[in-house]
Amino acid sequence: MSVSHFQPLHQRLTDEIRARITSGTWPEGFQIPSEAELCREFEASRGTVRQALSTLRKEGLILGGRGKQPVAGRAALSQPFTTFMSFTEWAGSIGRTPGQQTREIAKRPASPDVAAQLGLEPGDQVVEVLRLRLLGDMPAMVERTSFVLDAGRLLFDFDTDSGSIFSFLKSKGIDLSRGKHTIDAVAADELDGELLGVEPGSPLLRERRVTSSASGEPIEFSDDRYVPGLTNFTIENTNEHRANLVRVPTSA
Amino acid sequence: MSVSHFQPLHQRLTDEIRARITSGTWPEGFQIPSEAELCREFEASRGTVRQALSTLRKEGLILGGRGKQPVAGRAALSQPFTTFMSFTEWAGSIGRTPGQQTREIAKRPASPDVAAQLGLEPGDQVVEVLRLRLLGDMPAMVERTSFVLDAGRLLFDFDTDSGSIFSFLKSKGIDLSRGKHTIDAVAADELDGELLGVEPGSPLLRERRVTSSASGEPIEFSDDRYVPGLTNFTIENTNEHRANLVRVPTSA
DNA sequence: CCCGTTAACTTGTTCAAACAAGTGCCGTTT
DNA sequence: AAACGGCACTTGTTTGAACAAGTTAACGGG
Repeated sequence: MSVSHFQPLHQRLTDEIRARITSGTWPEGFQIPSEAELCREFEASRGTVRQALSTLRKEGLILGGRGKQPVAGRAALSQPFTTFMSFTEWAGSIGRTPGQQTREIAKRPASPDVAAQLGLEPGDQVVEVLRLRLLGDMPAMVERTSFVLDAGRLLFDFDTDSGSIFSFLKSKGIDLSRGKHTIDAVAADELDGELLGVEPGSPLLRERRVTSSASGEPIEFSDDRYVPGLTNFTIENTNEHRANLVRVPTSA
Repeated sequence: MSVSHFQPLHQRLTDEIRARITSGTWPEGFQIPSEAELCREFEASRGTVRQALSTLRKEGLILGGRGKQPVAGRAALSQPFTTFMSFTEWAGSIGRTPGQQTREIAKRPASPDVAAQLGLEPGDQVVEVLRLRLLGDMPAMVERTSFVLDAGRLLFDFDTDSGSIFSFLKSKGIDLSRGKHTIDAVAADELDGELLGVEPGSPLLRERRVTSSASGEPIEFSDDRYVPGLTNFTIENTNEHRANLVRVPTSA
């Protein structure tokens, strides 16, 4: 274990133990050394070791209980914030070449739906972008995105065919910190059909996303429609670690 | 704060502070009392208070940092394990009357797909149930569920029109502890169309679920197809608290 | 051989002290 | 008026002690 002077010891222990579990050095079900042994190995006090173990217990990586030595668990599936929020970054992470074709970028009055999602009045000006997103040469998703004016106006100086709007806005200091995602299914409309090469009426997996600043001001609303055969969303839950995904009733 | 002798103090503090935040007594953005003040109020040592605060920080309910008093955050959306896993319980939780009409319950050889999901050989016997699920009188979902034989055979002594299979199996001691959920969109087939009252080919929101024991043995595989206008799935993520939902590429 | 008891070991809880790093406010100086 | 410095307060880290609750293995007796 290399010596680092920039991280507190409890964090370094957490990282090291997590690495041993996720790398398979301590595979799921493996009996982990006792606290006393970890204190000796890492030359740390028991309080510090327990702090690291507590963090890892909350992640599900450590199982066990009073009187029994800890056992390695399994990490929950997850993706980094930016990987989940940015199609470009996600495509890169799966070894695919992301592509985009901008069909339109416009400043216009917000529709009632868009206004509601962005906390604006209907008719307030927004910037809207319509893009086809590709994996390699394959059409994967149609993206209709609306931005509040302060952020959206920056896009007129950006080549929206060059890559990630998310990354560009972050690089311009726009605070994109929180996302709320709603997943459902819709029928492809004429435009979807044309862009994705599917029959109008056929099923698309839709993700609607509101991206906000850390303090909760909405900045972006996007309606992304995926070709279902290319993509799905996966989550795990357990008795001990509930999923943060909720099934939400909507009006019929 | 009532005195309870059955919970450790740090847990009681965690629960009390969480309740104050989620109830709105300490609304989002509210400056929470300092650790010293909390120690005085709860008559606890600083270590105990910090343990509670650490748990709540990991839940996103407490924000702030060194030198600054803590500030109330927001709880991530979540549902209890059983509410998410059981349509019956979920319907109840939203104040709707759950209903079910069993169309078939059969013991039969597993198809290759079902076998793969349940860790069986194709042709191994499974018990399969086909049900229409309703909210009130409204068709909401078609559920095709396959069980390994040990669990599934119990269902021949259960009235599958009376309610939750999940609850029944748990009451019989079947260990249903872990779920893995995959969400995508499919076109309604003839049977879906007939049961749900939609056109074949129209979009349905599909959730496929593998339910396993705590040690990971698959017990149930279900293919649930929701009428999209009635239901969606919602999740939130932030820079600090990533979503456990992952966007997964599938073969074209 | 089986069962009960005990001891050694384990994790879980609570408290306290000491030090470090950071914030914010107030007073003084420019 | 603005900037700087100092101080009181804040949170973050680490150590250690003491006690409680639980597990497991070994030993002795029936």
